[in-house]
Amino acid sequence: MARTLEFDYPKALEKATRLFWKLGYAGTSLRPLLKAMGIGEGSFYNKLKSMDSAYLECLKHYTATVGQRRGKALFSAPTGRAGVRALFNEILNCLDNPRAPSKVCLMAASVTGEVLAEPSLKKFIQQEISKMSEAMIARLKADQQAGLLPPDFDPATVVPIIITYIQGQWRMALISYNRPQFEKQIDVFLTGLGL
Amino acid sequence: MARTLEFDYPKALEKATRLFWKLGYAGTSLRPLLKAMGIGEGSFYNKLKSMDSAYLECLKHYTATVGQRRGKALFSAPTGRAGVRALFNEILNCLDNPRAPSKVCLMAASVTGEVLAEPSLKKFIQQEISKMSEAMIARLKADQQAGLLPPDFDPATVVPIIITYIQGQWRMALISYNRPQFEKQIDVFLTGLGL
DNA sequence: TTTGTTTTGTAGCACTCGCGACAATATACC
DNA sequence: GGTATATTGTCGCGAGTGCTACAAAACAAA
Repeated sequence: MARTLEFDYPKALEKATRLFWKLGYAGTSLRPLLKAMGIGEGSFYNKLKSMDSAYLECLKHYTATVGQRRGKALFSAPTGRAGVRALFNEILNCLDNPRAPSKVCLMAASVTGEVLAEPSLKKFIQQEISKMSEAMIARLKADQQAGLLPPDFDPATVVPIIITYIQGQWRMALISYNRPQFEKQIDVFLTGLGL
Repeated sequence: MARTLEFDYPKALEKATRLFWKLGYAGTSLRPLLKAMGIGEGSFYNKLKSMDSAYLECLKHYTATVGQRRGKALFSAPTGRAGVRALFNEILNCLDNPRAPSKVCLMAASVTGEVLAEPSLKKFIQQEISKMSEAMIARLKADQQAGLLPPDFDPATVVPIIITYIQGQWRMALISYNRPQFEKQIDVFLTGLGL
């Protein structure tokens, strides 16, 4: 049919993701992005139609890797209770990882007016948060059915609180981060919620 | 000595603040900012040395108005418990205010890699959060001394949790906001913490 | 009125922005 | 090998970026 792709697309996408992660949506401009990906304008606009769609692809790549790992932490634990705590532990590991392009989760960093102004990006982010939320609710409801959580425990209310707290955590870590302090606060927070 | 200022500086700063609030730190460029303030480059660089320092002045103006109002809510309530809940109510009022340039608090919106990269801005934001934090801790400790809170209640741990949750709330509101839901979650959250 | 100081508008600098046009190039199918 | 199709690098567009130089203008003190 035609000519084959000359560059390694997955590797280039990985590079792009890390640059977006480091510099942010508005802070990343085309030229440095191309340099990081190791390609030219021609190749870029051929495969990825625009900067916005490139960012979307990077978000997808991110959730398929980092996000998936967090989901595993939530589900591989013996109980939902333990799963939630494992999820927080996974987040703290990210915050401690010196090789990460930025302290903030790329998805959490995307919860901004600028990013959410783009409909396609907003839709994806909403979907991802819903997915995460529903997974957690399901896990906790199962615990409740098994008698591991009291009948008056309301996963549909508690889970959004947890998600909200996590969003705040990513931001607070930018200002000052200290693992033991965070661990203490997480413990008090979750215990207060009955987890 | 010399020529007097021709434009209304406080009014221009207010206009600038509202534009930064609406478009964000990185999203606000010089030309539209000048237009909003109703002045030219000459006047701008005469009074405000740079974009960064202009943003800092706007942050100061913001905390001196909106921030002050939230502090009042915290302190004018009969107890610290009630003060915290009044503070959350003030936040919800902001989220409901259709005249606000943006849903997100300008200070919360500034907790970003780009903004925090500027040392002067980072310092100011850290100071403001510390101020807020310490005020809340003092208020709750007073409650505790008065026997309104149990002896094992630890304000120094609980307050950062609240601040973290508030940060998350501003972000979550960007994705989807519904006051009754938020109120329910705040209640469960605070009750869990013993407030 | 003169003098010295500060504010103001204008013009433009050197640079970057995202994006598209286009020809050269390389590949798969016939 | 020929041909159709897709990929690639180069060049540059038009608009915008923050910022500064500079002269004209306005004011306070002498």
